[in-house]
Amino acid sequence: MTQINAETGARVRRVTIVDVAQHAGVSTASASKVLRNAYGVSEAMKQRVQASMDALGYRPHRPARGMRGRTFTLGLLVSDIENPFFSLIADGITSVVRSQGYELLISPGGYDAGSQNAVIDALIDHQMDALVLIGPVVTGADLERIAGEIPLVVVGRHSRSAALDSVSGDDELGSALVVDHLVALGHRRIAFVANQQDSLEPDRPESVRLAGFVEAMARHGLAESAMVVDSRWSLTGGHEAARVIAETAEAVTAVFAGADVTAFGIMSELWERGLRVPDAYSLAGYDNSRMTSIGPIDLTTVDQSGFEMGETAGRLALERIGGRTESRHVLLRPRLILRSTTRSVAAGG
Amino acid sequence: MTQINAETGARVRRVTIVDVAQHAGVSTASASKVLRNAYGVSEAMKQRVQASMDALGYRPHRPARGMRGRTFTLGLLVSDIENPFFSLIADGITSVVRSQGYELLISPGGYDAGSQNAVIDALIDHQMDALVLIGPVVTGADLERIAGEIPLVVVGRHSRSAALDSVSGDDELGSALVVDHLVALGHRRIAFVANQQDSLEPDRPESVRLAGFVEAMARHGLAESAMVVDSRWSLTGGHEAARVIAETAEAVTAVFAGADVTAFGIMSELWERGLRVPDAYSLAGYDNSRMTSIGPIDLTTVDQSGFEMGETAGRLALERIGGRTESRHVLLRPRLILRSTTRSVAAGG
DNA sequence: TTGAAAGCGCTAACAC
DNA sequence: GTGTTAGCGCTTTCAA
Repeated sequence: MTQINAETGARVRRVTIVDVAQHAGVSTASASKVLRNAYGVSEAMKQRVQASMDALGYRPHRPARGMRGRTFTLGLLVSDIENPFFSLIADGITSVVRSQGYELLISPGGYDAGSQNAVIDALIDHQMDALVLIGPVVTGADLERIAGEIPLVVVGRHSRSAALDSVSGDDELGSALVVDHLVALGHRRIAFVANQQDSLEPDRPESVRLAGFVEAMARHGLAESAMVVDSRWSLTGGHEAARVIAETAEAVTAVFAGADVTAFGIMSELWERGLRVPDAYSLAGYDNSRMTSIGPIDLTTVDQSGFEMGETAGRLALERIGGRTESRHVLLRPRLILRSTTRSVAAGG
Repeated sequence: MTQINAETGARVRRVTIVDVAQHAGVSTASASKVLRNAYGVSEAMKQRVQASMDALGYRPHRPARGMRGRTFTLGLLVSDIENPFFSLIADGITSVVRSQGYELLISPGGYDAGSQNAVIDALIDHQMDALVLIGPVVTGADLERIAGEIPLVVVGRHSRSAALDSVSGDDELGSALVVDHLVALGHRRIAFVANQQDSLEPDRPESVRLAGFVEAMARHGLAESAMVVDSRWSLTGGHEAARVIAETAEAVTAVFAGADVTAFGIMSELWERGLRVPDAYSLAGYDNSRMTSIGPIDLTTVDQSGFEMGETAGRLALERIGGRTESRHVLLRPRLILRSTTRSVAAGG
């Protein structure tokens, strides 16, 4: 693509490192060393080259850098860019890597393993220096393969792989916080809305939250009155779950939705039936996404501190790029956010 | 970065076009022609090379392609990845460009011109084949400069520049749809929540929606009873606007929030004051974002068909890459979505 | 400490 | 129709 200047009709040629070197009267090798802050350049040389770079408005060409060294770019896989939680993570990553000259490029990979794998490959083909994957649905074997090709940090999977790093919330604890809260309010018959998966990777948050729910209920001696509704963590999944729950013979008094978006679907379905939360039953979500706090919603939920997760993921990625090969697996502590959708069973919900 | 295979300890070397050529027993030039689907290759050659590519699992190295030709990658600037409207646009773009072998990389540029310009430069440095900018806040002069460096499509600014393409909703019409609807319901004193900007670029949707509101009110002979509240299009901006409106001597009966997120903030502020929509006043948003449809919200709003905008933007970008130099400026028709937050003034809201 | 030169993976002239 | 080769902008040995 040779771009033409709209006004003058002249071609706009990029300023290259050769231009900088000529302007400064040094070799390109020296200019490169200054650019990379490499070892073995005199202070005087550094000053001169830096001055030329500024004067010419030099900006290194990333693909060219990537052909030999680094692109100074991290790739981020998300399923869908509209998830506010992902946005927090992205901001967290950016906040720690930007100061090191790194930037972040994001690619939406959809919700199935096939398309996610394709997008991951594309990110690798772009010569990213490292990859951060948020809640990937690909298999553990896929992750191992990817980690063999590029430094890899996975967010939201409770991995124990030796080949990659992971950072996630303690979803088991998160579920326990919700159950403990509901039980303290007097609830006994509690439903959990599970996210049905095609491939059941045990380290996915869906699996861990479900396990945490089951275990917490058992701990309270409530294994018998625990109900698991298989659905999807989506708006429509929430609607469906609410319909299933409505048809249950023994009515539950509280529902733990597993994810905020599912809770929104449930609220919406109840609303259409003329029912209200927490009058119909108490309701809790998971994620503390932005809309949970607005008045008409005001949903009890679990906060995962996405920004901090992002910071951690960014730091881990930089360490990997820097040469670390032993794996790190970080678990962050979730917090229960109490709002008005959960209340004492005595109050009738 | 030389990656080490975790299991074997062997280096994983990429399959290059040289490997493909050797495997197929042809020159790299021929392999390249097959890859690019270029003119002047026999069917037999094509078959052989393609077979070798499949056999070796060849994936072209994008930076290397970009050094001579195209990277087959589009860059997308968004302010923040969590806006569901942006997600729709991204999906629309992807749907039209993927079939041409293109993919999309997204970068969040924040809300001020400085950081957006920096991110745009970074995207250019990555040798993207074209750029799509969603609602950029940079100046018109900046856009001209960028268009001189790379094929450019701007979404959401009513540009008339000869150097770039644009696609946006007809925001003037959108505002008119809302005002007509409210007036038909009997409302006279109507407030518009404006998004205060640092730099007042007249082609920004904020400006056009405001102008559309003012004009539509005048058309109905209601210039005197139109109220404009200066705030921000954000959750907190909505809260502030609601407080300002509450303190107004002559009470309005309807509020047009300018953006859904602002309407959410208003609903939330009212909720905290024990007031409900549309009892306090009728309320309309703009964007038809996902949460508008859920029961407890059910907000009257304006749909901008983001997916179609994305498709259009993708098509325009591909045409630019293909060589078109005359500019195209596309305006899409918005639709009013009637829900329960607006009702007849006679009904008391 | 500095510079010359090779080469990363690919494309595009140009020759055959 | 096919192959040879120079070169994109940068980094990295290796000499000087």
